[in-house]
Amino acid sequence: MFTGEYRHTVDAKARLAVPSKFRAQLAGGAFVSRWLDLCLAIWPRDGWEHLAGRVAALPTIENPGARAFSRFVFASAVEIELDAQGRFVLPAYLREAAGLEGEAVVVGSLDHAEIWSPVRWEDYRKALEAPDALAQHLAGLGI
Amino acid sequence: MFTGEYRHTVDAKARLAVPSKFRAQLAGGAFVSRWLDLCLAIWPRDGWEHLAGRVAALPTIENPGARAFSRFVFASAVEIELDAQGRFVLPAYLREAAGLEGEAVVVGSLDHAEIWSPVRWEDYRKALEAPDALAQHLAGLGI
DNA sequence: CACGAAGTGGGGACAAGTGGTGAATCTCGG
DNA sequence: CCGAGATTCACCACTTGTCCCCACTTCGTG
Repeated sequence: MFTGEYRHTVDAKARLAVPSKFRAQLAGGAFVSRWLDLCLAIWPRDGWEHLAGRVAALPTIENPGARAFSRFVFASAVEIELDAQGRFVLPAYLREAAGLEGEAVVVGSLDHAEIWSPVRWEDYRKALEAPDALAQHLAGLGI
Repeated sequence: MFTGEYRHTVDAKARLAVPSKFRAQLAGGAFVSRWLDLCLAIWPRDGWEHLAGRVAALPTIENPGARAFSRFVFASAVEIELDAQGRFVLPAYLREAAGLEGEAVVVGSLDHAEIWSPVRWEDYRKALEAPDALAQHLAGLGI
């Protein structure tokens, strides 16, 4: 399970350290892709394959939205390998997609981790803290 | 069952002592996350897994609100381990989220415990003590 | 009054995170 | 086809923060 929030640096070589608490779960191979709301996602191998299966089942021929989502995720994805210090290299186009520069926030989200630019994460979080925003999101979710 | 109200210090190393009456219930592992109304929640393992299961079932890809709630919960959550003195470390982002500094109020809330900043707890309590506030909240709950 | 438990404070060992250097590989020009 | 440059990768070194343990004070209890 991926949980928690970590602030790490993206160094001059575009390397990003994976939080140590996530490393064991990514030992069997990991994938990084663009993800919803202008962030990046890190998937362990099994979670990635599960996602791929779900997307494969979409009606990509009939449905433009399904086609777009499939391209959005898979055209950007890379398999990553961690170095001895637990870091990996972020390709330039992924850095650009997420607006990463100098620093990044890595957050857990149950079955995957996400990489956010600090300012975007801050904005997203603040929007949630508006008094009723969360309650409104909850309405109808059955929680 | 978690009940009672306790006032503990958050020391210079950001450690907070769990009230001794709660420790037995958290012995099998515990999780802390942000929670509604700008406080933090402490969950025993089974309660946390129940919550996580319900959130995991949400349609996070299709529904932005579900995504937001999932991030709200999981991005903030940490599994904690108590030291020999019954304390755990509060990550900086959780302290900030709940406005904790120096002191904290730990209150029981049936299936979980909550951590409040003293001033926020005081305000919240006072608001409830206003003559009709509680009655209004109760209306429609079927109690 | 004595004892024990709960809460608080501090110090030392270790790992996580970060920056940097050197070797290997690839690319491009001669 | 060969060599020089650039780029990438693997390894090494340092700093900082975290974890674990020990000691003290206070409060409740026998």
